[in-house]
Amino acid sequence: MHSAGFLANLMARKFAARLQHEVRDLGLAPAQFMVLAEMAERDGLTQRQLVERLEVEQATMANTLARMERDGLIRRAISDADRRAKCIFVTDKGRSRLEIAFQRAQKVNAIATSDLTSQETEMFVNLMNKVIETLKRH
Amino acid sequence: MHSAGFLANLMARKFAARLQHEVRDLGLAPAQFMVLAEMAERDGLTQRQLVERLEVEQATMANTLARMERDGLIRRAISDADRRAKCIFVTDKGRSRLEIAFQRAQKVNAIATSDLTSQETEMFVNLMNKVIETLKRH
DNA sequence: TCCTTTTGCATAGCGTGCTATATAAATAGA
DNA sequence: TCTATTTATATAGCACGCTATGCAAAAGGA
Repeated sequence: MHSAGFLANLMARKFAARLQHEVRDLGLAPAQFMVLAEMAERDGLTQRQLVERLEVEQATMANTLARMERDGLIRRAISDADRRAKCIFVTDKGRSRLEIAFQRAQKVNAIATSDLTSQETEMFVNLMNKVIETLKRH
Repeated sequence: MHSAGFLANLMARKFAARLQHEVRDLGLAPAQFMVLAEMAERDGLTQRQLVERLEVEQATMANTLARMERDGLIRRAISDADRRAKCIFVTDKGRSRLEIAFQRAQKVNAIATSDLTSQETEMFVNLMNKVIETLKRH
């Protein structure tokens, strides 16, 4: 059968495909949704802070934010405290998409684990966290 | 905390990063390794067969194979039975890389699950398979 | 103060994934 | 047989992940 690494890759693609299908009509791509969702908790973060929270490389985030700004989902303003840094703000358009997208993302997660018991789902999340931590350390 | 979908994505990236780090000196990218590993079991498959076995879209496979041919890892020959189809063969260069890469990939999987008991690892794989199947059905 | 290092972001270049579309060969149906 | 459909591959165009690099601002040290 397939290795854990193969399955991890396939599963992530299936999750992404499903999420993309759900938020497609909102004009949102998966990574864009993640950024919006993160900023729902706290607006005005810098790119650096988003990089730390979403655990992607700085260049990846810069490109994603550039696409989001192009699409009018966010705006960027040079920080008063540090003229290198840019604070990211969700636009009204971004906010209007976010709430619907958030519900649909929850639906995707619910669907994905719908054949698991609640104990299995908890175990599933715990095991993924454990594997992620282990891979980070090596 | 993070959702299952977020964790699935992060975990897959950590697996890929680790694999890439391991096979980098062999001039192999992760997807290229997957193709070689599949053909280790059976050489001369068509692109279509590889698409089914590795569960990626046809266009994705076509591009990956084009890069592998460019890098001299495989060669493609028009099938005798069907002049539309192209049979894929591993070159000597590809085969020489494969064996080492295979061991290193096993190492990555071993590292990733090194903080799990054997029961947990089995559970982990089973849960991923279950979630994948569920997502495929919806 | 001046110089070095660090930090925040942008850009270039690439691999891998996707959808949509094109093209040619094989197959099926009339 | 002749046409219509299906099948195998290729290509265009995009999102998103990465590494490597460059640049400007901030911070630190002499």
